[in-house]
Order: sequence, then structure tokens, then C-alpha cells
Amino acid sequence: MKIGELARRSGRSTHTLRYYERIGLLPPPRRDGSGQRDYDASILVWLAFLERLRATGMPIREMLDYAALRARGVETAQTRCNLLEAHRERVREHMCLLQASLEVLDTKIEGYHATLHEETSRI
Amino acid sequence: MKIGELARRSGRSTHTLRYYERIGLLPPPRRDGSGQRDYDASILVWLAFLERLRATGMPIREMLDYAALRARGVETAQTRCNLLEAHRERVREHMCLLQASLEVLDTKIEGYHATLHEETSRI
DNA sequence: GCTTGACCTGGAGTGCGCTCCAGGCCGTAA
DNA sequence: TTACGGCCTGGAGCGCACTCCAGGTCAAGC
Repeated sequence: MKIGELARRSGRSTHTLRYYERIGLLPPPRRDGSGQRDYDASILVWLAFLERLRATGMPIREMLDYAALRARGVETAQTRCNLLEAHRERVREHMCLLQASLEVLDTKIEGYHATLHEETSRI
Repeated sequence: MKIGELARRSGRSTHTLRYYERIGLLPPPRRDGSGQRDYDASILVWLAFLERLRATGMPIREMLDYAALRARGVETAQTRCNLLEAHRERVREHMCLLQASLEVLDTKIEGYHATLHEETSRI
């Protein structure tokens, strides 16, 4: 699979894919006769996983740590697992904060509705 | 209240408070005899509200829109309410995405646990 | 043969939200 | 009186995660 197709199928731009490779988040793929990248379909799984990490706010620096551990093989499984568990905990905390802020927002909006209703009925 | 105290009480740095003022997110406070900012305690309420917007991921640009509407007075209440409601909807969507990603993370971690357990019991 | 479009590289640029710096003023306490 | 801490300004710098550019190669279709 060439970079354009991978971009389409993974939802990234070709720019981003090359950038990820440059910083070490994607393994360098093999190249075809004319030097163009030729990806294995399995890379889509890795990209999908990275997207979950990204969506939950993990900084790239930390993804790099994870990727480096992964490259060192099975003996780092425990460390990777710990890393993911720590991240999960942060995500949970973030969601709690969002939930609390959402409630404040609800209250604020409710206040606007009350005021606006008063305005209307006063006319 | 001087800027240092406001920083302490609002959880921002003095740098950030001056920055917010510069971009129009905080109204310019009065100054004391020697030109130092002298804040009214009521500004804490506004800062706390901004913090909720920030925590839920509203870009500063949009906070500025809100602040500008607010400055125009009561006739913009409906528009401000709409703005907050649209934002609330985005936050809800974001939370759904986080929830889904959290579940993927759980599955992944579960997989690590299974593998690690297998490793252990094979020894 | 020529055009088109996808690909290549190294490096510069972007937008966001701060964060810090230099150089200076002011009021209080030792 | 001098040292200190906190304040002032305009403007530069930073970290992040991309995003784009110039200038080039290459394969396929007309």
C-alpha cells in the first residue's frame, strides 16, 4: 500500500504519516523499485491504536516511549501495560473534570433560559 | 486586589492574567496611584467561568466572542446562550469519543493481563 | 513526447496558549 | 540608604503537533 492510500484509510494526511515516521512513531516501511514507501496493511492496526491514544490526549512523547518499548519485544510487556494503566487513570480523571464542567455549563444555560423566559413573558 | 493575589486566588500566573487582558479576555482593571492593577473581587467569578470553558476545550477565540457579546449587554443573551449550547453539544460528543477510546484501552490492558498471566503460569 | 498526478527530501512555517526576558519603577523593612 | 519583592511594558521565545514549500523523480495514460 502506498502512502496516499494509507493516508485515506487511516484518516491522516501523507504529511502526517511522513512526520510520524520521521519522529519514530511509525516504523520505516519498505520501498518499491522507485523508492516509494510500500506499507503492509498491518500498519493500520498500529495507526488505529495511536489514534486512540491521541484522542485520549496522550502526548506524542509518551507514544514514542510506548513504541520504543514495543520495539524491544515481549519482555517490556509489563512496562507497557503499566504505562497504559497510568494513562487510563489520567483519562478517567479528565472525564470527571469534563463531567463537572458540563454540569456548570448546564446550570449556566439554565440560567439564561430562565432570564430569557422572564424577558419574553414581561413583554 | 493586586495581580499577584488574583493569580494566587484564580490559579493563573500573573503572566497569563496580563496576557488575557492584552487579548481582551479580561477587562482592563482600574489602577492604583502607582499604576498597578487593582482588581475587583468579582473578576474571580468571570475567571472561574473562563476556566470551565477552557477545561472543556473551548478555544480562546470563541471565549473572546462570548466576552464581546457579554460586553454588548443584555440584548445578546440569546446569542450567548446559543453559543454555550453549541459548545455543550461538542463537549458531549467529545466525552462520547473519550468513553469509546477508554473502552478500547480497557480491552488492550485486559489483553496484556491475559498474556502476562499466561507467561507467569507457564513458568 | 508530453502531461498529469502521486511520490520523494530537507527544512521552513503555522496556530495555539502561554511563558519569559530586559530594563525599569515603587513602597516597605532593616 | 539600600536592598528586596512585586509590579510595569513591549516584545521575544517556547513546546506541541502538525502543515506546507521548493524543487525534484517517476509511472501511466493520451
